[in-house]
Amino acid sequence: MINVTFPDKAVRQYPEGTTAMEIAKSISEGLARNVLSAKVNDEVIDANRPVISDCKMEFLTWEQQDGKATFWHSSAHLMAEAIEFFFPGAKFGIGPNIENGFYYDIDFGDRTISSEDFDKIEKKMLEMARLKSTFNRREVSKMDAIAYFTQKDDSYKLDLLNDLADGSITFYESGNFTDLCRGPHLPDTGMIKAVKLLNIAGAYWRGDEHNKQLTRIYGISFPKQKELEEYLVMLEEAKKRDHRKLGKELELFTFSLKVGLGLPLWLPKGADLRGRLEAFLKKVQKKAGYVQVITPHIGNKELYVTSGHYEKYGKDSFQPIKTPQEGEEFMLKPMNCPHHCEIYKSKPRSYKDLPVRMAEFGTVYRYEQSGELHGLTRVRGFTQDDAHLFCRPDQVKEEFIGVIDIVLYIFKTLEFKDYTVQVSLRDPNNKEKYIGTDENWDKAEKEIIEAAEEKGLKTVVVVGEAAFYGPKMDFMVRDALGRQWQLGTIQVDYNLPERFELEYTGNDNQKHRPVMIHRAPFGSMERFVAVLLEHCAGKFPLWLTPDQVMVIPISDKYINYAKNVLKLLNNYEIRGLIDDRSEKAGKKIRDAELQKIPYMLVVGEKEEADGTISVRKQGQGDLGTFTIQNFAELINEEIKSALAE
RNA sequence: GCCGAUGUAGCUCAGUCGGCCAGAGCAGCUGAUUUGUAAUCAGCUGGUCGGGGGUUCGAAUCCCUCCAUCGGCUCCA
Repeated sequence: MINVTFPDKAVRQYPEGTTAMEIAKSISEGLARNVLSAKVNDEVIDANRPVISDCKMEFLTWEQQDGKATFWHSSAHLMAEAIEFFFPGAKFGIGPNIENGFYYDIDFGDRTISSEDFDKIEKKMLEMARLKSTFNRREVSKMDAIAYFTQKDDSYKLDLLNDLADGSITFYESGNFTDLCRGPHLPDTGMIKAVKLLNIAGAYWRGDEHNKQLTRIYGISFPKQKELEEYLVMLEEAKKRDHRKLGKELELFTFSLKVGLGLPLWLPKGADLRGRLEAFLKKVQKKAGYVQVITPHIGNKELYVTSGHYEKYGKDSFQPIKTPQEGEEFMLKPMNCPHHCEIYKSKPRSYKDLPVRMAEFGTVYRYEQSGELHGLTRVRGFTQDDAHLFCRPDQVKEEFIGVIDIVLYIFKTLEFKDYTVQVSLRDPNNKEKYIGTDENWDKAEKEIIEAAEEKGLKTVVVVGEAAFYGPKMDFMVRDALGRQWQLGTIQVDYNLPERFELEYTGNDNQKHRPVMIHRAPFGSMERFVAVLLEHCAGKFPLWLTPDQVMVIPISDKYINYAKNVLKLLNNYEIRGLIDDRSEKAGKKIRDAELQKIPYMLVVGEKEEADGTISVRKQGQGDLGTFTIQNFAELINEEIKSALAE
């Protein structure tokens, strides 16, 4: 007999070799019907795999992300089987579950597949699912595995087998499909009741652009048809939040082919919004001891040769600008840091001067690949809310923490609650990708990790994601469709000070090298506005929104009173517009609602007589009658609490 | 850059197994209306159907090519 411990600490005894499914059944039939897989001693396994020793056991259902993972992974197998049915001879790469659904990378050879094929594949999948095929796990020797896929002529599976050790290889077979797979899988395919193939894309084998590009098919599946329908509705809703759509509707920004790809044009309302964000950050930074600087949009090529950026990115950048002077070349600046280094060098620095915190809303230009451009989140010209902190080595951690505080304050003020903090370290096996000494790298990495610990941040450490000159900490936020974007970034850099030979005089009267911290709490104004727009679905916080109020005169007769109202509100620092069109109030309200203007102030005969306004809040409706002063106080209170530290 | 899909008026879209002058709603303009909490009415303007090339008696519709957009991949100082 073996002892099985459940999450509630209860322990039960079962004969050795009992499966998780049998155990679930012994507890309740209802539970057994919902079990997708089981977590045994922290390893997720098939529900119908025997358990042979004492263990902890947790049943995984649709409620757990691990349960969903099993469900979707099995769905990927089901899809592969259906595709093999329609496209015999297709070669299969990998087919994992992902956060929302699954995909399979497939080499269709000379054949092409398009989304028009989705319907029949989905139908076939459901047809096969109804057969309730079990997933049969079997351990195979490497030799047998190689023999199987050689006979099947699937070079991708053979490639994968290359990296696997004999003795650790398992096959899963369900229906007519056998796959090299570590599992785990569902008890049977019958649990998959609803399937939708979502899109098709190219994906390089093993993520390497030198390899062949396979066809990746994304899909999602559910245990109930209703859940699929809900998911599709949710996707539609998310699309409505897309910053590209909202940006157009709210007249914030636009693009023009004549101006150039990926070069955003900020419209008046967008410029207003951005200006307010910049003013907000400037104020925060001033309080934190930053100084503002301004540098030009171009710099001599030599500047970037010195910084190392030219060697690393020169080929893929906007190419140097020539001048009438033979041999003289300038570059559109891809980074602000080299300019700032030169400002640092403009006078001798003492240890007493440090840290110098040099900030600039610096516009930079990078030639992103055309396929990468994406609304405001990925552009070729953008403005970083950049700053470089030049400090003594003993100040690094403290400065780093100071920056974290600014980022967290911004996130709190704008109600970004769902973000991840990623610490990016260098890949120790690929050191030639980076510049700088081992010693400095180790030190910088250690300090970032310590700073994160001191601030109690939950971080994800990713090896190999560091910038070429130093490790970094990034604050990542998701957009409406769940894609992750990097916003805030903090990077420790021991290398540029070397390259630019930056110095300060220590209290020992000797020259020392400062450390640089690059940081941008928004990341870039463009990306931040994009993510903010999606985050608040276009309903910006009152302090930030371009127009806080729309004064709505009931008829032309009250336009003068409306003007008066707005003028009085302006005195209270409240900004807005008057809708003086000869439209009915209902129409003006509808338009203001669609423009997501926070407050609509309806004025007619009653209000003019009493010197009041009727206040309607966007998305909520009529709040009743206010005096101008009362309303101004309401607004200013709302703003004050939003900006509280 | 790569794979796939898409491209019709400022916006959202209809029209496409080739065939009368390419349509609608919204927006815009003109006029009427003077309006009380999510769309007042009428008239008008607006499109080399993404660009170029080809097939055809005839192309928004079929083919080729380029460009752009969308979804991914790769990349992201």
